[in-house]
Amino acid sequence: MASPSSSSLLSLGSIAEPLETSLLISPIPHKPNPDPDSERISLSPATDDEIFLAEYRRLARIFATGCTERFPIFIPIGSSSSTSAVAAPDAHLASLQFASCMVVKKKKKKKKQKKDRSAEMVRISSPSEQEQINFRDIIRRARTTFESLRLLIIQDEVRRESLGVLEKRSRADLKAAAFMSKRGLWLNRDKRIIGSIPGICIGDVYFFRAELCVIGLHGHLQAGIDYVSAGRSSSGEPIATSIIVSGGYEDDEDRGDVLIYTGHGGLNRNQHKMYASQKLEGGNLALERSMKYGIEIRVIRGMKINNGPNGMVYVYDGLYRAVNCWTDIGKSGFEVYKYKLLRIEGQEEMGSAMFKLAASLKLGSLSVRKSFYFCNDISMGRESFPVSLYNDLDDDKDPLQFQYSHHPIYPPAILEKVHGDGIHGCECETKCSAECYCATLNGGEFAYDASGVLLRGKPLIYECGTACRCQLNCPNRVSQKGIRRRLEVFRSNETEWGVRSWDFIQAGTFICEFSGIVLTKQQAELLSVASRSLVQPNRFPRRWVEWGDISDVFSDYMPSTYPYLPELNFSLDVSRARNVACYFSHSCSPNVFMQFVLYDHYNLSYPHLMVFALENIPPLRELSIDYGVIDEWSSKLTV
DNA sequence: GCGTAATCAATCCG
DNA sequence: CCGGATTGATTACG
Repeated sequence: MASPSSSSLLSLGSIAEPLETSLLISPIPHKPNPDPDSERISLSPATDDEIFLAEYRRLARIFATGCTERFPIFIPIGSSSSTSAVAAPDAHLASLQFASCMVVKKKKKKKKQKKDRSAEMVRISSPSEQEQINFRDIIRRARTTFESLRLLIIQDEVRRESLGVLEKRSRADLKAAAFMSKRGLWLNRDKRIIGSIPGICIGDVYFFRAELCVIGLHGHLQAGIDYVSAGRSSSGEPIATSIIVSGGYEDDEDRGDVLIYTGHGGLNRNQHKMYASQKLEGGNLALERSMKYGIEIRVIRGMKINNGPNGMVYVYDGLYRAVNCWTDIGKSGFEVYKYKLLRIEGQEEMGSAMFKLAASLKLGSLSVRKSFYFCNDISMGRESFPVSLYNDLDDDKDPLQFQYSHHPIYPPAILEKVHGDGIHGCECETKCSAECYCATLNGGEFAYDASGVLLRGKPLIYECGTACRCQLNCPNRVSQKGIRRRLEVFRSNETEWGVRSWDFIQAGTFICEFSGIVLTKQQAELLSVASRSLVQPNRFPRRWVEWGDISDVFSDYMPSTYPYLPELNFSLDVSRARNVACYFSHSCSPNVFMQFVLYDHYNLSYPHLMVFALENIPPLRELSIDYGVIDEWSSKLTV
């Protein structure tokens, strides 16, 4: 957020004019305002805007204060002088701080701070591009807070479990959501938004129902139909706003654009069976009313996947309208309510469809698309997963014209430095953990969780490496193992070339390394390499601060030290040797970020340039990174 | 306003 | 890897 935050904040004032929240439709008057004027199509825009923008500004303030002076503590480790190593803290310290922190806050926040959900309905008229980016940054911040909090809660419980002081794990997803709720960090609660929610794109992916609640996409932890309750809507009619389609009821028929959705009720939760007939009440009535008024309904599909924290993802598939409603005798013999929903035309391709498309790509069953694959693996087997080349626009095969190098090419002298000043590897015979020497190098906490997800971004990450005794399966060896997702370079009208994946990429996972020929500043000048062909590590904004940041919830939660990183003066020449990474597009609202890593040498001035996912990235969505500059890369500039 | 039923979860255990 | 059981939190509603 480093760079966009400043610009987005500056432009905040200007947002007031174009942003319109208008009252939905006349048959649903505005409850707290029961005067006859409420039959008007739109409320006084100023009041509406004010309330809405107040919430927006409140979040933006958190956003701004959150990213300024929070990372001042760089304790140099083994830099120039004789100060031998890291100020090795007690490895428990960080997590203990976290634990105590949680207890303290819990006690303090006895009284509930949370407000009830509003019953006032609004539509957000299409925001400008810049506003979309601002909204997306807010959504992303809530999502990373949620996910980071969840990962930390799990880490903390794993630790306490290993100490034998924890008998049962809690629901980290619910806990994370509760922490955020207490701080008033749930989004879009002051108004009930009808239709699409600013900052949320079709195809966005979530892991937990609690996450959907946090961002305001769907407000129930279990219920499939979210609606404005009858009691709070002035017309006395409930209005449905969003539904989850995940196969909970056996009578659903999901054909994508056309959806037959079953109402709720009569289902035994534990068995997968109906025990009673459904009635026209609650969400069922709400869906019927939404149909009557032609109100659009957000559809989120739950899909089973084989990676990720649980076996399920929730994909936002866009807006639908109910066109028919009837009762039917369901498979179990009980009466059920059924709703026919049609997807509204002119929206982007459904996220769930992209999952299916990507799955068939992996099976190699798409003959139409096949002819556009110029190459199945531009790395020629050098990467651990093939990188294909796709072009359905022209004949350009530029990525095949270069030497593919999956690792940066270092001058030998750099690699020789396998020991830093006072830094050496760990001696772990079995599994490295939070008590390990390498964890202390990372500021007293382990860098990754058990599945290799980065827990918190840092100036520099020390993975176990050549100087360590542990084996290659050590959980602190992640990015050094190379690509683990199926990537493709593709031709794009907007960005010349781009990179996307056939796989779903969970936020915090490693994607790939930037390779090229490592040059010092002087060497680059001497060789007069075009600046466009130079990847400059020191220009990447410090977006790693965003990943693992829970300062919104625990402002005092900090690791005891941060690894020291000197100013980086080298660059990567990608004009002769390169890999997939140099085809990433630039974005100031990116979905991947740069994280520097050391593992094979301890030359702090030449870390590896590792790319991690900043969001959950659905298959075939373009990956974008913030290069921090727009001059040389302006032609690659997307949003 | 409070208690309670309802809810297309998530996790653990056998 | 399932199915069952258990735990769980928010909301709507009486």
